[in-house]
Amino acid sequence: MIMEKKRMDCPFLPPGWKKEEVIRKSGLSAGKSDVYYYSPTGKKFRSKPQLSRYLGNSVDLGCFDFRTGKMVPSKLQMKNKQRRNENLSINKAMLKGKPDLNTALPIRQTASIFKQPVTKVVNHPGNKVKTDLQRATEQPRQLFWEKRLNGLKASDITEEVLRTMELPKGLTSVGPDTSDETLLSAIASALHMSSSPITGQTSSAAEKNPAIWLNTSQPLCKAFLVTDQDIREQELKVIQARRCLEDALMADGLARTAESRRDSDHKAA
DNA sequence: GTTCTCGGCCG
DNA sequence: CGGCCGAGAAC
Repeated sequence: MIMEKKRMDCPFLPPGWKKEEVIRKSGLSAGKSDVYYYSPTGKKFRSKPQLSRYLGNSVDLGCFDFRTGKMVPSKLQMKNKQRRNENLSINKAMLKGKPDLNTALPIRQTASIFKQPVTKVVNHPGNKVKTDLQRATEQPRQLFWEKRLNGLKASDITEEVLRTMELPKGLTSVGPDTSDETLLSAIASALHMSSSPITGQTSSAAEKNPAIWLNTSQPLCKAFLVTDQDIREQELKVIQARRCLEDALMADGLARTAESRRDSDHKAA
């Protein structure tokens, strides 16, 4: 009964975080309760904004309910999700209550509010993700499995869909689904999962009857040529992206130091 | 000084 | 209403 006053582990938070609910005992607001969180270091948090400030911009607390400590997809966000996922095989699986186990891509499956960036580490000793041929090539896969990727999009922490990438001219898909979107997903996932070069379907027979002649270790894409020009353009894109990231990190760092200075001033006063 | 607790503002 | 935070009370 008096459990409420105890610091509880919170399943939706990283290990070490505690949640506490304190019932007000007296006054006009008697019976009302206040919720606090404690970081692993013991710092107390008494509101969502405070928590958000501490955790930084990398964390989306948008759908986190501070009072209950649970993830509550708000109705607005539900609508966006629903709309975006219309007609998706992934959705059918979700309706049956089964998780989508059909992709081995680095897609976060957990529902923690403390989402961390998904970083796939492949160069540690004993790594099997990229080097294990059993997994990389011999594992049976459904023909045209790439169509399952349809509709998957990169989104930022507010669930806004990021600008989709554009495919270079000269890339053409092979198989039943000829949309650029699926082609992009197929190539991206091939680059992620295969340790061998991605050439596309080199056999012209595959174009005529992919169901029979498809090279399953290659994406559903016609053979293509990568020119020096393509490579230079890509290098430029990478450099620009890195500059953007550098600027963003710098700005974030400055904002944080300013923030913490303001905090300590506040305390000192 | 720090921590606890309730009031009260504001959306 | 309820989240959030100020500020007095308590330690």
